[in-house]
Amino acid sequence: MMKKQLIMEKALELFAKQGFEATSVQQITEHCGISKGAFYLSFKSKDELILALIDHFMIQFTTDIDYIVRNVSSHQNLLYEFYYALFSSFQKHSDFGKILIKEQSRTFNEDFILKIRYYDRLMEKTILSMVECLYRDNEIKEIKYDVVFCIKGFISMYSHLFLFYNVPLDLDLLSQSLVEKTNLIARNSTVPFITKEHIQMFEHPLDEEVTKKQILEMIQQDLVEMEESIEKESLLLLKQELLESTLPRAIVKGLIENIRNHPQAKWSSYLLRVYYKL
Amino acid sequence: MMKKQLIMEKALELFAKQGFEATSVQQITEHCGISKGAFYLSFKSKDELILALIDHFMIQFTTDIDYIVRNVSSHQNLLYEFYYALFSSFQKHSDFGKILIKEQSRTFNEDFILKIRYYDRLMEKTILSMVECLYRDNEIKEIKYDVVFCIKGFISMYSHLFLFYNVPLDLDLLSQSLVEKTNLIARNSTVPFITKEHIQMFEHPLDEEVTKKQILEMIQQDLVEMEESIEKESLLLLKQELLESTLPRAIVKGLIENIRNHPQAKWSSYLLRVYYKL
DNA sequence: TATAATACTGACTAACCGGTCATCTGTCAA
DNA sequence: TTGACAGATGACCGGTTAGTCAGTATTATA
Repeated sequence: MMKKQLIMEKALELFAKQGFEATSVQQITEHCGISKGAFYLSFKSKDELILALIDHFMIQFTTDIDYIVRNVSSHQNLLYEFYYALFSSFQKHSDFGKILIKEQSRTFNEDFILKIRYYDRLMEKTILSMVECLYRDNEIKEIKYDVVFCIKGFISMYSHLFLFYNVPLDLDLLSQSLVEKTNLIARNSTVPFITKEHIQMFEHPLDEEVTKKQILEMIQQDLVEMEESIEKESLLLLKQELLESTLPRAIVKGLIENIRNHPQAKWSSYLLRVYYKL
Repeated sequence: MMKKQLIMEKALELFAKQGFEATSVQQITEHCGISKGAFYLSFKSKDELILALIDHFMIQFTTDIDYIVRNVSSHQNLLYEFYYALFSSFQKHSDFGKILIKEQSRTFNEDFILKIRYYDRLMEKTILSMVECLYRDNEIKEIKYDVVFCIKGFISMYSHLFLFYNVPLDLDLLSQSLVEKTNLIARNSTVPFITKEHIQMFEHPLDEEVTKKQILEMIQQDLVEMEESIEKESLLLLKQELLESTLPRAIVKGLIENIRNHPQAKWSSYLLRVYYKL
């Protein structure tokens, strides 16, 4: 069992330096001073190793931050402690942080990307609940999702800074600075961009097959709410097209384009575009 | 020459879908309907292809945004137009955007990471000059670098959003929303974090000055590839001007303007504008 | 039409990959 | 001293990779 830990530590160093794919099992075992066979006594495959690494560190991150958010002494300090804890964690496990940023969005390994998405969503939820607890309901209602996004943007930008340039950073000042920025945006923004609709879209896994039935239901729902208009007519035609395919692709594309920005039909438009792969 | 473009287009699609390393030359050539040998007639190696892709698109990005910032009608609209142009560009070249985010920070290929850093710095400079032009000196002096970082954070976060979820986005609203957020931070922040010293640290490894020699080389290269046209004539005159300065500034500016949107000469145009500080 | 130049092909090479497995080694209890 | 056995080894396997090159097809030139 000691071996397992040794391998994880050494592999982490190499992955942070070279990336996951670019690091071979051979390299890892050499770096550990063990044989190739010994590696496969601890892990069934290379993929299992990376998944174990993600779990090990992300559980640490997520639970640490979640604990801070839930058990903070006063709302006064909550935001500050959140930023401070997060960046401390990043600094402590900077190798893992690097991997996380580097391999953010590999598409070819399903389990891998799913796991990262899963933890990302967890973190988003934690941030959201923090935001909801920090600000008064009526002042934050419309823009809370934007605030969450901005917080994530700050984190990503400033993490980059000390993950990739080995500069000594004053975490206290950094956290203070970000607390001020976050408060400014949360308390004074009036133009929301990210809506609940958007969030719903992200939560529907991207690769999940969109079925014809789902779309038809959604369209039916929209049609009821819509007033007579070009958009409604377009949507009706698209419904027809779903039931019995007759129109050329160009026309389908045009019809979808017609309803692209219609408030009610936005989601239908999105589903249709995924369905027709346009 | 046509082959080169075909390969670049098709490779871009595959890279965006699977990532750079996960895409083999074989796959690219099959996707193009050409043989493997033909690939190596256009590019010396797979690495050369990816470097060419980066140059091609980053030049487009950088010059487009730089033009907006320099030639906007009023300060009132500058920030809005900046965001709008940037996201439009991202949307138009979403495949390339995906690659850029995915392979952000591969460390094992030196040239690759250097190139991306170089363009990143260029963009940072453009943003900085925009920030300096937007806000009054005394109100922005201390926190301008933080503002630049926040702008970059916003861009990275919200780009992510529409690069990886095929959601219909209202770029107008998005830009408005980000303009407000940027203004809030720029006008009200009091706790700076990033100092000039930080920036110097990051800049250290990069060579800054655009030398006359560099530009001449670039122009020479462009001239070979260009067909007889007003643009080529303009470029020839500009080359002459570089060797022995005789023309008035107004004419130089006009000549540069002539080649601003020429596909081959775009980069030369940009370098010349920096060189002549126009 | 004949010849030269150029564009293109795809079988081939050498290297490397993740993963396997017959073999070996060191440490026990008997 | 023996034998059993978990732990470790590294040569080896099938597969894939980037890159090459001898030879073929196409085009331009005379």
